[in-house]
Amino acid sequence: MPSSSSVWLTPPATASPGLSRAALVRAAVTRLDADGLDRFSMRRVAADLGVTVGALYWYVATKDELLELALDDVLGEAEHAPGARDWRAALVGHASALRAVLLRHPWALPLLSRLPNIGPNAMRLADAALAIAAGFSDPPAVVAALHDQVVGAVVAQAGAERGLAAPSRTATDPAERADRRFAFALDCLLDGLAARLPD
Amino acid sequence: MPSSSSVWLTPPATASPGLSRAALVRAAVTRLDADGLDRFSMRRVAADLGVTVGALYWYVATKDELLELALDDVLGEAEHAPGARDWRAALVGHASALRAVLLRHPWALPLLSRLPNIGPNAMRLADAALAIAAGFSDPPAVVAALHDQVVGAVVAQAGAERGLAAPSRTATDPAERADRRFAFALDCLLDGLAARLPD
DNA sequence: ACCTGAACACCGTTCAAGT
DNA sequence: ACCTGAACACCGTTCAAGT
Repeated sequence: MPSSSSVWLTPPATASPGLSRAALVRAAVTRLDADGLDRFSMRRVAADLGVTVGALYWYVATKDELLELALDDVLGEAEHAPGARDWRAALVGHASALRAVLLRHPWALPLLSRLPNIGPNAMRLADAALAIAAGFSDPPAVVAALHDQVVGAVVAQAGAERGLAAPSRTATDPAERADRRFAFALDCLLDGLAARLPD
Repeated sequence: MPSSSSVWLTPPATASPGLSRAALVRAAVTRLDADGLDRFSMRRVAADLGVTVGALYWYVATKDELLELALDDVLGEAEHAPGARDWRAALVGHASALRAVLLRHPWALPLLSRLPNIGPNAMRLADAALAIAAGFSDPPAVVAALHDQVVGAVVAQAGAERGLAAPSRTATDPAERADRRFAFALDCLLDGLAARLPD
């Protein structure tokens, strides 16, 4: 407890009326952002909430379920593209938003290949992308191609950051190089897609 | 012990002269293939080798180090493209070989974003791809774009297999659909790359 | 309805001690 | 040089019991 003058000036240490599923997910995301996936534990997030481990299992059946909720939660941060521009600019905006979220929450990346990822925010993102790609003959395939490019690029960037930059003889910032490469790959892919537009 | 008639008819329970780093890595890959990354533990692989957990730490400093070795080990399964064909066919062959390895060892996927992946086999694969892309103005960017497409596609396929197939109203086999989508995305990307070839 | 306390069956890692 | 045995500090999950 810090040395404040009044109780009313400091919020209670734990969420007032008790716990809630939303508060649990929020606390999990905070811990994951701070410590990463490897150090994340039910006991730690319980301690953050001023509560016993067992209490968490009232709101969540398993650790994986909590991780699934956390994953979908951060996916909600990707704002939908305004949609007023042409399909190509809209797809770039969509891909960039998703990439930004995954770069901001690196722990979400390994979860994508281990957990379902069919939460409401994931669904809304997919639907928004499908609407943009509606002009193509196979919109899901277009969205998948775009999505895969984003995920692959972020995986590579996250992995490269561990490898002590490998043999990087170039003096450029790794993040900047990753940005350039992502833009390049996206441009190539979109060119190929554009050539397949009907009409 | 099964009821065999003679010692000479059954190989010794543990690798004859003791352990070795290569044998440890081989046992780890076998366990990972059988149980997946979540259930993999040092104690389990030690039991498989007929040895105490502590013994493993003579050959490996940490669990992550063993996983790194296992990752590079399976990357060695991707045979190099023969190289006689044109660059486009060679790149497709390279991407397909990498995809096959990752589909065969799904546990390797989450490791790509959490571990360095700068082992000898990873290096050889990268060099082979760079040689194929030598005609482009920025070969590393071309290889990265291709690599990202592969990784992203496999992540999506692995994740989709957990999601109980999601709302798949199509009657097609998921694996077959994944193959088609991968071929489509790869084709689009390669078209875009071809348009950027110098000369 | 919600939370505690304590237990169960595991973990990764270390390290004296043996051979 | 290589391995055992035992310990340490953790895990996820369950569940009686309390309120």
